[in-house]
Amino acid sequence: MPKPDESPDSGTEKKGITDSVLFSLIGYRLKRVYMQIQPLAQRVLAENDLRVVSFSCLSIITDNPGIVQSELADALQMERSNLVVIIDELEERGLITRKKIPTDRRRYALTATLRGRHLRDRAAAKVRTAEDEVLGWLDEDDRDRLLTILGRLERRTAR
Amino acid sequence: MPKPDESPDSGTEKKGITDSVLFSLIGYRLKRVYMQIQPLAQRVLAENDLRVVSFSCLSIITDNPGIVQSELADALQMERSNLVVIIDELEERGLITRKKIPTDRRRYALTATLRGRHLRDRAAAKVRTAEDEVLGWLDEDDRDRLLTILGRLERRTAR
DNA sequence: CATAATGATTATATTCAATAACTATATCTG
DNA sequence: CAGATATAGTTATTGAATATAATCATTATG
Repeated sequence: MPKPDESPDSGTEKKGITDSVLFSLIGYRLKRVYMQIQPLAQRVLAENDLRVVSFSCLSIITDNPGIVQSELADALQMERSNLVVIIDELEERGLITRKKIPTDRRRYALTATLRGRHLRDRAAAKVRTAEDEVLGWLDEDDRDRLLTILGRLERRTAR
Repeated sequence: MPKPDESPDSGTEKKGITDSVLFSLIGYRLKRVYMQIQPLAQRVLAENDLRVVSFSCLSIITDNPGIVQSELADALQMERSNLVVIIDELEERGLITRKKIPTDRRRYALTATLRGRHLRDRAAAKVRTAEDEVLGWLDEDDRDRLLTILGRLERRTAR
């Protein structure tokens, strides 16, 4: 039989640490990969004074002109209340506009400005490039498969 | 041309909200799936008064008897300082032991007790079952593929 | 031996998401 | 139509998770 030092069995390489049980749990594995990618995105977005969440907002607003805050919160699966400051800032920076809807004055129509759309496009390109640092390990097939499988998982579940 | 209401294009279904740009970013997609699975694990672990992080610790200690705290912190990619309270609690609950290493009295050898190992096994089984609520959508092939691809991504990157 | 490095700890700060309460407007129901 | 109920946005507050910095004991190094 080989020494236990050989055949790391699973992840968490380094000094022969094994975690075969954790390694078989998808949640754990997803988190690990996510935690690798997230800081990369964070870093490049910071160059444009964006955080991941504000970039996500800007991006969805860009693609959905006239969206209102609660729809946005819903799309990003976050609390309406936590959106407010983010929207405030995007508006102050002239990246989006916030207009009262005449037919329902409780709601604000959010729309990205030209500047906002351009910034979104530039930032998205940067994030894509940054992600490639990690995704570079995958061939085209694997990349597609990953996105496809994630898509299948993404469909609902108990809230 | 069809109405923009048709062809949701990508995720974030609901009311015709599109996010084609975000949708193509792996970080975003990983996070969404992770955020679906994580609460499920959290819920079942809470039944045994475990949090995700303490379960992870217990699990790795179980698989690596004698591991020391800095190695554990390294394996879980967390700060040593944040481990302390978790280890304290696991020890107080009699799930692990913490023994000074005679050859290096700065370090503690962490080992799971019998109770700890059993709890780990039961908890892991529960988490696996809980994850199946989401993974049920995948056939066996997709599941394997997902784990394989995650494995390829997991290998290092700029810290 | 003096100094630096390491492991564990403590205290502190930052960040983020969740909750509750409030205002304004809109909708529903008798 | 009046009053109750629901919705959109906001504010303030909380708690959890994570990161940072300083400290102490022990070990390694020059």
